[in-house]
Amino acid sequence: MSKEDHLKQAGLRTTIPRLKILEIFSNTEHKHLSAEEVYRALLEEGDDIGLATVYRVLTQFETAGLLQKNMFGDNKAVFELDSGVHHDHMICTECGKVQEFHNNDIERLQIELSKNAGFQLHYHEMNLYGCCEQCGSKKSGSN
Amino acid sequence: MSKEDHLKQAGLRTTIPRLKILEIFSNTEHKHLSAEEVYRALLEEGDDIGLATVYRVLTQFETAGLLQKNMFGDNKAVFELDSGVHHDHMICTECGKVQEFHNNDIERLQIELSKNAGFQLHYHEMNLYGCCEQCGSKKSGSN
DNA sequence: TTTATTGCAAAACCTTTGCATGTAT
DNA sequence: ATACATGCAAAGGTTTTGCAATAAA
Repeated sequence: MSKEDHLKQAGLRTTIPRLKILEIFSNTEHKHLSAEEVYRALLEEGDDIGLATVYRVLTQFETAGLLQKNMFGDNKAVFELDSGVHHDHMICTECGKVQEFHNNDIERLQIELSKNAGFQLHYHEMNLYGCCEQCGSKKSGSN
Repeated sequence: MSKEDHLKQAGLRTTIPRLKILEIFSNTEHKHLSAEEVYRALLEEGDDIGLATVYRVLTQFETAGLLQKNMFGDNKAVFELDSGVHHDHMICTECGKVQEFHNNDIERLQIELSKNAGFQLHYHEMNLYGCCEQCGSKKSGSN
């Protein structure tokens, strides 16, 4: 589906800011971007789009299911393209890198635990914080 | 250990605000409190303690290991007494109730997955969002 | 032409900080 | 007496909102 179709389907008009923002998420090597980062990426491309618009578009995209919002404890939201496939995150506290992972056994246990607690599970977030492979080897190398 | 001893051990002087805040966490039925909620609880008891002090004390207590800080996606931190025993949370998105849980199989899988990814796991947060037993039965009852 | 979208500035919200005053040791 | 804590008000960072101007349908 084209970016335009994505927007139409979400009931959103095709506008420059929306197309550009969608493009940024499609092209960036960092899949997880904060509003500020999206804003700066737009500026770097010479696009004159207000920060308020970025926030509005990100929220609309999240509502439309185009983006997924995550809080990684740094008090600011980061967004990523919503692939439709659920996954969780490993966040490197040294370099900020985010890796995705998925594990069926954990998911199954979460459902089971919820059921046992009389809890209707709608969704979850699981964030593992630590040191990624690159940062880990850097540190042990320098010791 | 007495509350005073807790403070002394943390290198913190024994002051009214600190004792009162510790007391609130010990006595409340809601274990998970935001700064604002602590502040209001103090006001209700007639204690005239500034919000800035509440924030400072909460941060100091967290650093000292007396309190544990959690972000439940609502963009504001909630604190609970740090029992020293790790647990995760189920959060009711209807009434806000927070239940704690712990599962060794999940913890083990998290460690295993991290190892396989070359990731040095330091800590994690796992939050299950949904509908607690009470709210769930209320809803099905009214349909 | 009608309705949605944008930009800007202002405000909202949670949290932190500077500084003078007050308090524990 | 000294070093630490507090209160207040101001400022910080992220996010939202009011409103007039603009652009998509």
